[in-house]
Amino acid sequence: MQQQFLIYNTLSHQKELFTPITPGRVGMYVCGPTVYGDAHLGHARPAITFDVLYRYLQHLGYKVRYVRNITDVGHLEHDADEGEDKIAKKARLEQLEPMEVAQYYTNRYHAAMDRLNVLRPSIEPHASGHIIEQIELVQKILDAGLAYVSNGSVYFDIRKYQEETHRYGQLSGRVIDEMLATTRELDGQEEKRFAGDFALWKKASPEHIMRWPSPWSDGFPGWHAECTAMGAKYLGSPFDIHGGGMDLVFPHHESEIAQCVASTGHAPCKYWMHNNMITINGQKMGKSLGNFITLGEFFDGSHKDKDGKEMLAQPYGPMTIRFFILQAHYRSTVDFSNEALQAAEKGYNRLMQAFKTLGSLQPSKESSVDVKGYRQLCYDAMNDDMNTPIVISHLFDAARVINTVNDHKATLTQEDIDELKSVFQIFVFDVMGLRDEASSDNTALIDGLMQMILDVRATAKANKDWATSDKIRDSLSALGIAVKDGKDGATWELK
RNA sequence: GGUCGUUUGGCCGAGGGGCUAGGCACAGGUCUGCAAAACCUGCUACUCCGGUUCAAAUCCGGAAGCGACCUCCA
Repeated sequence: MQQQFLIYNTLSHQKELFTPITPGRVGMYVCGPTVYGDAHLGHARPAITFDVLYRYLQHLGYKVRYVRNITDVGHLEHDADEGEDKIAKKARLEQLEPMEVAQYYTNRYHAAMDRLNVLRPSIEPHASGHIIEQIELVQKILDAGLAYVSNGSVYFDIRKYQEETHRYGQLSGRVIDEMLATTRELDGQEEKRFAGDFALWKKASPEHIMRWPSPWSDGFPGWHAECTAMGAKYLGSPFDIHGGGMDLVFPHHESEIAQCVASTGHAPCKYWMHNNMITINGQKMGKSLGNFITLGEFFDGSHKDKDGKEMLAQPYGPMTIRFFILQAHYRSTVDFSNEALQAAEKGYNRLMQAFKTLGSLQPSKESSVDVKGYRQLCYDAMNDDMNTPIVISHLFDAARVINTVNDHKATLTQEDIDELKSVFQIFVFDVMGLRDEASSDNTALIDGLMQMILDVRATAKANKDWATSDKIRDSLSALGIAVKDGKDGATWELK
């Protein structure tokens, strides 16, 4: 089935029909984590958003190469006076090798993403492993006359670039003249010809641990170089989709465009996609603001904020987090609250339970409800710029039908039951990447045991031995198993 | 201060000129030994002020609140 997939392009400020540069193949690049701390809820947003994009493109039949970088050099600590490399600073504090710190947090990032059922990208390049490519990029920009060397550092010449291309600010809507008026005083500004110029290569100060030789100085690459260099290396130039958080639009992505145009003459990619932020009490959740809750804390419910106040009313499973994020459109902000998470948890369980019920539905000769429309409704929602909240709303509608049939108040043929199974499989599991958190390796054994226990209870109930039947139910409840009596006997589920 | 965006029911959140999204919560009902689940019903909202229109939550203008970004935070 050919789908007309519309995606919102930040560059054009409108939804555009997605057509790959090379038929049948898609190259996508997403800005990955800086590995100097544990992933928090904010990191889950782009990971899940672009995981769904990756899954959906593959579902549509594209062969996708998904590149997501690991930033392990070059980004300066915000509050570090000396402009010390983030990784290096953390390493000194903990007496570890910089690469050891990077590896440690990379491993933990992977573990958290695995739990969220985020697929690993096709290629996950490290900035530190692509210094040569970044030096080559800088050299090309110098050769084009759009950068200059100053005291061992190399800066991008914004004003010259603008004269020649008139393209600076096309992504973010930034106007150079306005930037002048709003520029703050910063260290190192005297090396620049223009305050808006950004570093392509930075000379390392003596105490700076992470450094590499270059034609200009011992130093490290500028903050935007890695994505330009690695994107082009692994996806070609231009490639299809570049994604990341909205907070990266300026200066990071604007600078990437400038670097690419300066070095190749054309834009790096066709579509720019940006996910919105997760807020907490209405404010962006971020490392620098100190108001973040790590994913690990969500999973075990152990967070305390800086005042020692407990922010989490309970632990939230990875699938609850995933469902919570998917229940909002990726370009909207989504506000964290216990109420919202709890609502997501219940909704997620309802959907999972409906799918299980679907597997035990008794088929009829005729269907009394029409379920043929759900598939296309879900496709339509996905095709409209990945509108997962709408997909979910259709799945809830289908869940109601399933439950109604289960209550013998409606009927479905085997064909229609299979159709619903297929729709759930595609959209719930394959595309949105949810999975049944309750299922385990011992499923068969537990099912057997539970069947036996429920049989005993059914016998007790038949004998009106309520003491025994209630004892069984209460004991199971204490173990976290809910017994649900229905017309056709009891079923159970993990609470 | 500048740029951009946003403001939807008790809560979360879609939609985006006429066709009451969905989830959660709450209340009533059906079923049930009781409870839970499920199903049915109710709660029917779009920040404010103008304007356009037969018709505005939806378009236009203005105001206010909130947020992101404004060069070394990704």
